[in-house]
Amino acid sequence: MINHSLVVLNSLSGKKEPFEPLTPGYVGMYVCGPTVYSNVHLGNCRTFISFDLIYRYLKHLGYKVRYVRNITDAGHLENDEDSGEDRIAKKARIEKIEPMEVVQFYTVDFHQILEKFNTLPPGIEPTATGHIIEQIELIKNILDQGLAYEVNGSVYFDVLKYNETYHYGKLSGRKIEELIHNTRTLDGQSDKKNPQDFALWKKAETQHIMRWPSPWSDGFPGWHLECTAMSTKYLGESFDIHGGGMDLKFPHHECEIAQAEAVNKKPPVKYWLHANMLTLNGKKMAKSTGNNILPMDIFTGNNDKFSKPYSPQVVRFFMLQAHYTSILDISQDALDASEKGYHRMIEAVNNLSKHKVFDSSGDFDTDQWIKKCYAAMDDDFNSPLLIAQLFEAVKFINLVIHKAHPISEHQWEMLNKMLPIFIHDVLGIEPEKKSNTATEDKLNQTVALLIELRNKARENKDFQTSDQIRDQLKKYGVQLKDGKEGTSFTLD
RNA sequence: GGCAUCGUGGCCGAGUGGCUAGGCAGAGCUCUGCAAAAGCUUGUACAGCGGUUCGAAUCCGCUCGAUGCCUCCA
Repeated sequence: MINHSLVVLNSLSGKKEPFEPLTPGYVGMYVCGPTVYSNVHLGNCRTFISFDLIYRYLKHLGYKVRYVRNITDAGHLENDEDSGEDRIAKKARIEKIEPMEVVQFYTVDFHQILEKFNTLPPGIEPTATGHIIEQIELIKNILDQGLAYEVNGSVYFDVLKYNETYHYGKLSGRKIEELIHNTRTLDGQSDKKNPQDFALWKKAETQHIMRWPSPWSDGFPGWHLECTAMSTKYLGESFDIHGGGMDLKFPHHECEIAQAEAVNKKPPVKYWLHANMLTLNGKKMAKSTGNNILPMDIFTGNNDKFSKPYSPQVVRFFMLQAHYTSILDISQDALDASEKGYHRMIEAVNNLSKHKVFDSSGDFDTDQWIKKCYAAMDDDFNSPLLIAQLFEAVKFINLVIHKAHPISEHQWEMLNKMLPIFIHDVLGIEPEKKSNTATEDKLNQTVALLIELRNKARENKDFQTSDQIRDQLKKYGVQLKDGKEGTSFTLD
C-alpha cells in the first residue's frame, strides 16, 4: 500500500475527510446505476465516468476495491403517487414489447456506451429483479420495527415514526418540519399516511406483467429499496463509499439511509460521494425536458447541438478537466479546446517514447512532479489539477523534442513510466482507436506516394502542382505537415 | 416560497487568507518556396457594495444573478 493522505468530500458532513476504509486495504463502493428504460444520456455518463476515475485511483493506490453498480430494471415509478407507473412497464406498453426486452435492450446500450468511454466494468452489477426476495425480507424487517405500514397491499415507510428515533434528512440537510410544510399536498387519493412517506412495496394493477408474489400483494418493490438490499448483500451492513448523481441525494439516498438504519441500527455508509450535474446550454440535462444529448450522437456528429463529431476519448478528457463535484457546462467551444489539448498531450507522450537521446544536464524535477501529480489526486480526486501537471510535463517534452533541450535517462524513464500510469491507468484516457489496419495501411501508402510526388514537384519548384496536392488532400481531411525530418500527415 | 450550491481573464475551468494552475482562443517569434501544421514566448481575472485583517478572489454580511433539489431524473 502506498502511503497516501487521500481526502474525500463527504456529502454527509459537507467536509473533506481523510479517507480511511473500514477494513484497511479494502474498499466497498456502491454506485447507483441507471434505470434501463431509455438510452443513457451524456449527463448520466458523467456520473459513471466520475466514479470510474475514483475506482481507478483507489485501485491504483493498491486498495482491493469491490465496486457494485446496480441496474434498475423494476420499481422505478414515473412519480411517487399511486397513479405512478413503472417506467419500464410504461415503455414496454408503448413499444408493445416485453418489459424484459426493454431492460435487455437498454442494458446492452448502456454497456456499449460506457465501454466507448473506457470505463471499467464494476465487479458486481446486480439487478433489482434479481433481488426481490432480499427486498421482501427487508420490508418484513422494517414492518417488524414498526417503521412501516401496509395499506391495500402496498407497504410504506413511516418517515415521521422513523424520525422519532433517527434523523431523517441528515444527508440532504432537510428538516422534517420543512418537508411537511413544503411537500405538495396530494389530492386525497394516496394510501400514504403522510406525503413524505415512500413506498417499499407497491401492489400491481391487474394488467401489469411486472409482478411478484409477496405477503402483502402481487406487486413490485419500491425504487429506494433495491439499493439498500443489494448494497447490504454485497458490501455488508456498513461499507465505505456510496456514490451517485447529485440529484439522487434527496430523496433516494436519504431513503436508503432510513431503510438501512431501520434494519441495522447503524449508518450504512461512511463516505457519501456525489457527482455533480452536466449542463447543456446552462441547463441540467434531463430526459424529461428534452435538454439532453445522447453520447452516440456526439460520436457520430449527428445532432443539432454541435457542428462536428467528438470522440469518446475527447469527451471523457473534457469531463475530467473539471472536478467531479463541480457543475460542468458542455459547449462546442469547450469541446474544441479539450480536443486540441487532448491531441497535444497524446502526441507528446508518443514522441517521448521514441526519443532516445539523453543528456545528464536535463533540468526537469521528475520527483517533485510526481509528488504534485499524486497530491492532485489525493485531494478528492482532483483530475483537472492532475491534467494541469501533465501539461507541465508535455511542455518539457516538447522542448526536448523540438528544441533539443536535454533530458537525462532517469528523467526519461520516470516520465515514460509515470505518464502512461496517470493518463491511461488513472484517468482512463486512451489514444483514439484507429480504424481497421488493413485500410489504414493502404491509406498510409497512398498518402506516402502523394507526399513523394509533391516533394519532387517542390524540388523542381513546381509549386502549382505541390500546392494542388496539399490543398486537395486538405479537402479530403488529410493534413500535411512539413517538418525538418520530412513530411508527415494527420487525419481530421 | 423553503433548502443548497455557485458567480474566476475572450471561452472552458483549478485554487480558496499573502508565493496568484492548466487547456483553448488572441498576439509575437521559430520553422517554411508560400502556407498549414507543429513548437516556443506572452495574460495579475476572480459579480457588486460594505466589514474583519498588516494583507482577501479566498473569511463575514448584504445586494444582484445563475443553477440544483423540494415531484421522476446520474
